[in-house]
Amino acid sequence: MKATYDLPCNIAQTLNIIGDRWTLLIVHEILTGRKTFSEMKKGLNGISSNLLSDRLKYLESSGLISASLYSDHPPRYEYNLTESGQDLEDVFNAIILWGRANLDKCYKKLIHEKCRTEVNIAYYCPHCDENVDELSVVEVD
Amino acid sequence: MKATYDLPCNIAQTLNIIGDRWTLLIVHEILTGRKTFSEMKKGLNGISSNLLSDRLKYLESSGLISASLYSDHPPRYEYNLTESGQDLEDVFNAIILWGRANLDKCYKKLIHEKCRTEVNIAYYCPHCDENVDELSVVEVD
DNA sequence: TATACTAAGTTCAAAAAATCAACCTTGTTA
DNA sequence: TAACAAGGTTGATTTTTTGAACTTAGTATA
Repeated sequence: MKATYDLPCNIAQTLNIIGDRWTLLIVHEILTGRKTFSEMKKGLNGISSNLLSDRLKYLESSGLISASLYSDHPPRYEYNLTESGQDLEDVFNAIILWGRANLDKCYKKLIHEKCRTEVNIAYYCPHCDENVDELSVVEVD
Repeated sequence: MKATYDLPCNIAQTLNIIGDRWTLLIVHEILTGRKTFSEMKKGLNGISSNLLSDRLKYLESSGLISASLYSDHPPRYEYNLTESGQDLEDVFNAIILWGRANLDKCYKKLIHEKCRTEVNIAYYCPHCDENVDELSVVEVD
């Protein structure tokens, strides 16, 4: 049986879905447009076929990606993100920004397309209609 | 030797530091104030002592946490986040928000302290002095 | 004084997960 | 007809993680 975290915490529960080795990188491949098995295998230097195959099945069963047949015979699938898969984009961006500030060797940065300036993460409060700083993590319900 | 991702990508390189099982949750424990070995062991239901011990050493060697002796005899350490450890807060918040929107069982939400409203992640462009939507991830240098 | 208990680990065997290499099936191209 | 590619599967090996017992140093309790 798959080892999962048994903790009442969003982070632990989320990592139960995307925390296994390679999983987040696979989602990221799809996000960046590499959607077939062999494109992903090429993009993810070092992953083995069986693991990629297992992870794709698990991600599909978890509802983060969907597989659609683009050729019947032989069967060929294209993998796409569902809405919850796409929602991971903020997580990816947060990691890219962390890497930009903290990695020795940094490869990517996140810019505003129009003016080419690097952006920061902010927290927008819809009620106050502004970015805010004083945040709390609180229990839901 | 520790298995690492060999990919020219911030996300892969960041996961080489925080992507191992339990690692991110350990950092999160410290962020939420559980700073000693036994507090963390209690907070992280199911972790074994040796793994917690290994991970703390690795996080210290990676510069995300620092250990300070708060009792000489017997030696007792308190673990604290360094600046790069604290920088992970945006990653945690992004995951908490993803969980809020996508987990079946969600435990936590992120609110603006003053008005108690849930916040969203935004991207602030310092040049344009506003939140922006059209973002690109581009190579650095 | 002996006994139990806590913090903060270490050690080692067993179980689980990931890697590696080979193989398979269906179809296409030279 | 032979070679090649996509998209996997199978099984052995290696690496990681778990689990349980043990250690060391000090505190509190009877």
